[in-house]
Amino acid sequence: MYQDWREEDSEAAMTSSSGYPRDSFGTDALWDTENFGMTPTSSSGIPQVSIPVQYPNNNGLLYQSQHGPWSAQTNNGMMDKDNYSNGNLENMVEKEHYEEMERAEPVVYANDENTNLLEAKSSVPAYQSTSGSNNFWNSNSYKAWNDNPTTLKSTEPMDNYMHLLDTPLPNYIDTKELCEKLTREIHNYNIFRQEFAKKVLNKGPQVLRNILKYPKPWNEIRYGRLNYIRIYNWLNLPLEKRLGILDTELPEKKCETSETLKVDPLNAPLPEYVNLDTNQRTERVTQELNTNKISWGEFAKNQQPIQESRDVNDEYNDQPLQISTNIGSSDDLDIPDSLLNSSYCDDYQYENQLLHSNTMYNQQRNSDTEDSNDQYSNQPHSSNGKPIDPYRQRSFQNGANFNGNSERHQSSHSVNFDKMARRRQTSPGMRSPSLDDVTYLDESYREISDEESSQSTSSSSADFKAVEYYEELLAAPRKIIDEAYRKSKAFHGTQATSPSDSQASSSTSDTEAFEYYEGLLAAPLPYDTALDTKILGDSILQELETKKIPQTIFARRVANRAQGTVSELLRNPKPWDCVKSGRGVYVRLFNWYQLPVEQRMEIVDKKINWPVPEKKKSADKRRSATEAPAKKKPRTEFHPVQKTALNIIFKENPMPSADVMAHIAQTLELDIRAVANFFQNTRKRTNDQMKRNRHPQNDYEDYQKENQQGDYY
DNA sequence: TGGGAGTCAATACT
DNA sequence: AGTATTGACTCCCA
Repeated sequence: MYQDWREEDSEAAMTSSSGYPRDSFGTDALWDTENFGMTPTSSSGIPQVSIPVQYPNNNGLLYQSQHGPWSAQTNNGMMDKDNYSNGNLENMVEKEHYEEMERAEPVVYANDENTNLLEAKSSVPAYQSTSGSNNFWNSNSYKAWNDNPTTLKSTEPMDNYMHLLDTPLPNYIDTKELCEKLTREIHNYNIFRQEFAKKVLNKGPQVLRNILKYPKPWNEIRYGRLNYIRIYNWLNLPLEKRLGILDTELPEKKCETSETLKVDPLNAPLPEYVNLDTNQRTERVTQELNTNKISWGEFAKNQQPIQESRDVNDEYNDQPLQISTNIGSSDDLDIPDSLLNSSYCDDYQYENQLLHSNTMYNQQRNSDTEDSNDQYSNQPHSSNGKPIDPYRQRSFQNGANFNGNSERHQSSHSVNFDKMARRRQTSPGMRSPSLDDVTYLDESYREISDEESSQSTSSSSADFKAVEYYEELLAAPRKIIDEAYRKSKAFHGTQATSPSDSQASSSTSDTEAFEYYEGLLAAPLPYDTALDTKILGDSILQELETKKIPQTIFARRVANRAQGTVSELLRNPKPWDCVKSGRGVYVRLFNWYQLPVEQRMEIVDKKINWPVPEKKKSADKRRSATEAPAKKKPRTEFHPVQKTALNIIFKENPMPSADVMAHIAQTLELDIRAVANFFQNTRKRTNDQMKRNRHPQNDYEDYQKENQQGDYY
């Protein structure tokens, strides 16, 4: 039965037999072509589907905003608006699309001659997928597709820049700027706010939310500056430190009660990661207070951690004497540019982007289901204390073929599989431990470590060290950060060796090799890099097919996802910029794909029994070990009649109220949960489909399909 | 508290 | 036996 329930898309919609628009443009034929080559043939005049170009460094896949494909585009004159709108694609969709793009703010293109970010206005759609063979590489798709692209800007180069400065904490912080920047970072890196609030501010999520939403003018803050200082310090840390902080796993509490523990503010426990037992810390605090002219009283108040709680009152605890700024009125204030204004280092920033910027984005740190393996490495540092480009740090141990003409420096060791501190699901009702808890924490942490396992390279004390160290960074005034940073080299230096550093993968034990590969797969992407998920998916699909790699194995080992998930992911990838916390999988896929074949194959070798990558779930499972496992409702099988009815209803009203759903359920004799699930799933899948369809690439596919079916195969 | 995002995983399909 | 589909779930955020 065919139910065309989505007229909007129907001009090209092809609904599957089940009535769902699996692929509205029916592009599979095109994309799955066998000749959907691995080799870029750019010279032929025939428009063709581009294939990842085999660049020396990465197997040709998908690093945008650097060099390459875009230049071809630009040089060929294919990137300008006229060509775009008057060229091959002249249908309304395109135009509409283009206009959309135009409305969008600056898009940064890889080889835009214009080195000024701000001026790099969109003169082309983000996905240059119209014609020519080397297209499909995204420029900065993220920016282009984001609703508010202007706000998205690389900040890491600046951070490094800042880091090089021996700048004391300014006497003034433009809190608004600061918060805007943080908001961007949170967005860019998919940072889980609650985690940030907890680990950086040691506050609840509402506090952070309020700070970000209603930043108080610095001069009007009497109590609560510390929050801003911590944010400031965090933002100015080198990226790996920033991520390290967020990645640091706070000891799991034993008290699991969901009821919030009331903590006497006067006896507020310290954050887990604070160890006041060090003189050092006291010194730093003193320095900080002096530097910032913060009285001990103020400091003391602000140092009182707020218990984890969603209680909105938190913010008031936090800043008891806030001067009544009208909420949101900070706009009116004449706030001078602060040091944090990123514009002052645009050049530097841009340059760095071109050089493969230093930053990596934060992939998938939130989705708790899976990615305990998507780790961030603690990058070793060069001897001058300057952070080494994490990207450059990525090693391709066996990838001799990558080293030869690589522009990147590739260190002999690289991804440091820092087993430390994998974030665990924090439990509700968490509280901060007091000093008295230290022992207990230590124990519980050890427990965790043990369970966590086998290859753990760090001891609990190392974790505490890290935690303490990070705390110092966060609470420290700028001018001592460098010192701490330098000091940290020792700390991280000791952990910076990867198991298979010296030898290639094969001679190590399986576990070591596994860790090694896991590190490679989980390695983050350089900052500001967008993946063309469609190409990636197609390339991998083809790879699996030609190499006869079962999807199931691939899914488990490479993607660390279930087979069905990966199938869907590969077959119907979401445009990179539409992916929220799910980028990690794509990055894993990409990381795998760019490995040398031998390594690629080894990872999916059926004969090798790799340990199954750890699942974050374990934390949950452990926690709820005693509780009865929630049983899953058995799949409902909708009768075709029910399904049709639901689809029709959905078309009319995709978001029925609970009442309506109840009515529907009753009428169709379905479980209300099933009805709710249906709407939820259908909404989601419809939206996903629309996102994919919005992808200019699809327009191109469409175009190709219409105009030259099979011509170029 | 409801909705979106990301998944799992049962099971339909090839 | 491997892959695609899709109902159910979990986690987050607003």
